[in-house]
Amino acid sequence: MAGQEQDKAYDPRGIEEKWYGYWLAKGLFSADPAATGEAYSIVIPPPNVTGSLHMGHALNVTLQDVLIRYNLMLGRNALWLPGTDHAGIATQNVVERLLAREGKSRQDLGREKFVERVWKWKEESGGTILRQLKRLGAACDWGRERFTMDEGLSRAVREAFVRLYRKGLIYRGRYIINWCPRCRTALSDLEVSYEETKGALYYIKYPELSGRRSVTVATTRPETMLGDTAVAVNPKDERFTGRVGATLRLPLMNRPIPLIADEMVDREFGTGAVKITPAHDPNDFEVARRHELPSVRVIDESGKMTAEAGAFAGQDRFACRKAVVLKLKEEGLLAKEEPYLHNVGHCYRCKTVVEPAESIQWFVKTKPLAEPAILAVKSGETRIIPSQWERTYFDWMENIRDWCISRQIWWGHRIPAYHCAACGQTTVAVETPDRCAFCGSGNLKQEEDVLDTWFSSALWPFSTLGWPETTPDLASYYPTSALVTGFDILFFWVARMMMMGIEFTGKAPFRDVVIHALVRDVRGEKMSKTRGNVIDPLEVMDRYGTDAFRFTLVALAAQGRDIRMSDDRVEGYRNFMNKIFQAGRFVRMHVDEETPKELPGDLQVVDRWILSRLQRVTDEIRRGIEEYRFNDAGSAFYQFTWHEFCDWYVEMIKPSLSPEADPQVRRDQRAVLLHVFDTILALGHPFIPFITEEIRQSLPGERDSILRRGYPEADASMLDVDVEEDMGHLMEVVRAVRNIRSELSVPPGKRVEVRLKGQVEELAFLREHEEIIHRLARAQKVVYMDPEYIPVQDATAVVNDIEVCLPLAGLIDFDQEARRLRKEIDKADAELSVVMAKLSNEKFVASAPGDIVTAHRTRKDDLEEKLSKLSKNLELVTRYLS
RNA sequence: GGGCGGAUAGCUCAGAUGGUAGAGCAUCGCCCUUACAAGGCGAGGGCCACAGGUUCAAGUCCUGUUCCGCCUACCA
Repeated sequence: MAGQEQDKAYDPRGIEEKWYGYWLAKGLFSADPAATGEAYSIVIPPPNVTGSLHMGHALNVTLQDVLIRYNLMLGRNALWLPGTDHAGIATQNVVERLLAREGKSRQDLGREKFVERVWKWKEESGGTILRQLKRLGAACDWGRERFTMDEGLSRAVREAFVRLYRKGLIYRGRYIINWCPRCRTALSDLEVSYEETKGALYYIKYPELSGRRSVTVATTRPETMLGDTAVAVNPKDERFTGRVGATLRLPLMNRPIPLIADEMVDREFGTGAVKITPAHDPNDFEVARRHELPSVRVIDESGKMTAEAGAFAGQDRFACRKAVVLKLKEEGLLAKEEPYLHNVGHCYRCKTVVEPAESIQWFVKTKPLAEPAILAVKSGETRIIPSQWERTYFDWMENIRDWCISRQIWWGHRIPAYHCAACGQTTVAVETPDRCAFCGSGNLKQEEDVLDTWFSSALWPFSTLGWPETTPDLASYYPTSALVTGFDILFFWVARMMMMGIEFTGKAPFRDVVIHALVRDVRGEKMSKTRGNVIDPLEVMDRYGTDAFRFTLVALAAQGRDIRMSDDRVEGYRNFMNKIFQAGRFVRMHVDEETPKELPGDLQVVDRWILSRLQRVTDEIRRGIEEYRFNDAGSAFYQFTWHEFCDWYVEMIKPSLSPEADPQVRRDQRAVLLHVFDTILALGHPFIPFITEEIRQSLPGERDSILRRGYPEADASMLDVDVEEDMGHLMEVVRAVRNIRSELSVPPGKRVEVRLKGQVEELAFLREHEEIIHRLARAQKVVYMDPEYIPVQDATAVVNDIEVCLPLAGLIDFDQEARRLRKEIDKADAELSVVMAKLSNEKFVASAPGDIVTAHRTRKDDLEEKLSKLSKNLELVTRYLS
C-alpha cells in the first residue's frame, strides 16, 4: 500500500542518467563552427584536476548550463567548452602525499619519474569532477574537453611566453618574492593570504660602536636581525639628527652596520628606527638598493637558518626566533616586548607562514598589459555583471604589481628558457633550441622552474580554441559570450585572462563577465572541510534529485548576494518538481495522439486568460535569463506554473475536459492545455532539464528532444488586458466566497447559494462564467441580485462594484460575521486615510504625474464605495443580532 | 588604512529607473474534493537597523551613526 502511495510521487532516479546519455548520443552538445546560427560560447572555469564537486562548482555550472541550454533552444550555435586545470602546487602536493605513504619523496624519484607519476595519477583519478559535472546535467561539448597541460595548450603557453619575452614583458631577475618553505616554491602576491595573528613586537637595542648610546628598533621577526645590514631612520626625524652615518654593532652577530636615513621610515611607528634586512623584507630590499647595502640571506628555502646565521645556523626559523629573543635578553639588549596583533602571510595552498625571500625569479611586467584591460571594461567591450565589481576590478588593475610567474616545483609547464653554459646567456624559444642564440654553443640547459598555473589559465579562452593556430573554432567562438565565475578568482583569473586575451588576440575574451555569489551553509558561514559544514552536492542530488537541486541554486542566485544552502529549500523545490510531474500526469490523462498541436481558432475566455498570462511570463523568464537575473526567471516560472496554471487554469477547465463535455469543446480545450503545458516544459528546461525532457517525451506524439523544440517566444498578439482584468475579478469573487466559508466555519461539504449583487452589466462577465464560480466556490447555485437587494441574513463581501452575499442563516454565528466585517472596514479605512492624506495635499495634486493622481482618485472612490457597502451590511447584521 | 556588501514577516531572502510592502519555509484553522497530502483552501504576521536631509511622495536617492560580513594594503 505504502509502495503504491510512493509510486504516485515523482522519482528522479534512473531518469537523469537516461536522458543525459540520450543527449550525448544525439550529439546535442557538440558544436560545429560551420553550423548556422549566431555563435554563443562559454569556456568553463576549469576546475582543478584534483578537485571534486562542491557547492561552488554546482552553482557555477548550473548557471552556465542554463545559459547554454537557453541559447541552444534559441537555435544559436552554442558551445560550452569543458576542461580541467593542472593546478601545479595542489596536484604536486596530492601526489607527494601518496609517495610519502610509500616512504618516498619526489627527490627520491627524480624529476622525470615524478612527473610521469603525476600524469599517471591524473589519468586514473583526474576525471572525477568531470563525471560529476555530467551528473549535474552540464551540456558541455565533451569532444572539445581540454587540460591545461595538453600538448596544444602547452604549445600555447610556450608561444605566449616567448612573445611576451621578446616584447620585454617577461624578465628574469633577483627580487624579493613570497616563499613557501613547505611547498618550497615562490608564490605570487595573490597566492599569499594574510591572516590576523597574535604575535609580539620586540624592541631591540643596537649599540653605537663609538659612545654609549644605542638605537632601538622594533620588529615582529627578531630572527631576521641576523641578516640585518643597516638601521634606517627618517631623515626629518630630529631625534636622530647628527647620528645618521654612525656605525652600530649588530647584536649577536657583532657585525658593524650603518645608521642610514630613508624617506620610507615612518616616524610615528615604533621607535622611528627600522632594522634593514634586505634579503627578507620587500621594503628593506628597496632601501638596500637605494643605499647600495649588502644582502645577507639567513633563512633557507626550507625555513631553516643558513650558515650566515652564525650560532643559530640549522635552526628552524621559529625556534630561532625564541633563541634570538632569549639571547638578547641575556645580553640585556631586549628593551621591551609587547603583544602585537598583525597580519601574517600564509601560503594559500598549505597555510604555512610565508617567508619573504630574495631570489632569482621570472616576472611578467603587468602595467602595459593592464592598461588595455582596463580600457576594455571602461569602453563596454566587456561588461562586468553586477557592475559594482567593476570598481574592484579597476582598483586592482590600476595598482597592479609585476607578477612572479616562476615556481620551483616540477608539475607544470617548464619555462622555455635555455641557459648557455658557455656564454651565460639565456635563449628563449618555443621549440627546444640546439644552439645558444648568442654564442652558438650547444651546451644548453633548460630552466628548471615551471610556470604559475594561472599563466596557462590566463590563456584558457583562446588556447582551448586552438590558438596560436587560426582555427575555425577560434574564428567562430572567440571572443566568448559570457564568463561565469565567482568573485574569489576575479584577480587570479579574470583579470589575467583579460590582459592576455587582449595582448594576443587584440580582443577582450568575453562579452560579459558574470560574477555570482558564494554558497554558504545555513548559518551563513563559508563551507570548509575544517569547519565540517560542507554540504555535498552529490548527496543532495541523491536525496532530492538533480532538477530540484539545480532549481534551488537558480532560485537563490540573486545578484550580489551570498547563497545560504539548506535542505529545507531543496525540499521545497523537490515538491515543485513533484507538482510539475503531477501536472504532467494530468495532462497525459486528457490528451492523446488525436490532440491537435495547433491552438484552436476559437478560444474560450479561460484560454485567452492563461495564454495572455503565458506571454507575460515567457517574456519575464527570457528577460531574467538574458540579464543574468536567474532568480527572477526562476520565481516567475515557479509562480506561473504552480499558482496560475495548476491552481487556477487546470481547475477551471476540468469541466470542459470531462467526457460529458461537448466533443468539439473538449478537443479544443485539450489542444490549449497541451500547448500551455508544453510551453511550460520548454520554459523550464534550462533550469530543470531532466524532468522536462522526461515529461515532454511521455506526451503523445513527442519523439524528439526538448532541446530541439525551440525556446518559447512571447506573442504580443495573445496579450489580452481585458480578459486578464475580468478573470481577475472572477477569481476574487471565488476567493471572497472561500474566505467567508473558511472564516465562518461553513462545513466544507456544505454547498451554499452564492448571490451576486450589482448592476446587470457588471454582472455580465460573471454570469457568463458562472460555471467556474459554481465549481470553485462550491456553490449550490449562483443567483443574481439587483442593486436594491438587501442582504438581511447574509454574510457579505465586496469585490469591486459587486457584493458577494451568502445566505447563511442558521448555519453561522452572526457575531462572527460582524467581527469579520469590522475587520474589513478597518482595513479599507486605513487605506482610505492614506489615500486621502495624499489627495488633500495640494502639492501632491499639483506636482505628481497625472496618471498617479487619477489612480489615487479612483482608488479613493472605490474605497468609499466599498466602505459604504460594508457599513450598510454590518448594520444589517448587527440589527439582525439585536 | 582604504574599498565593497548587508541590516525588510519567526527563519532565509526578493524588492531595475522613488508612486498603495512580496515569495519560500515555519505558524494557525479547515479538508484524503478522482493530477498531486511532496497536496488543496483559508488566515495571522512587517514604525523596511538608527538619526537627519532631498521630494508632493523614500526599503528605494543623499549625509551621518551603530552593528555584521567580505575584499584589499610593503606600519617594521
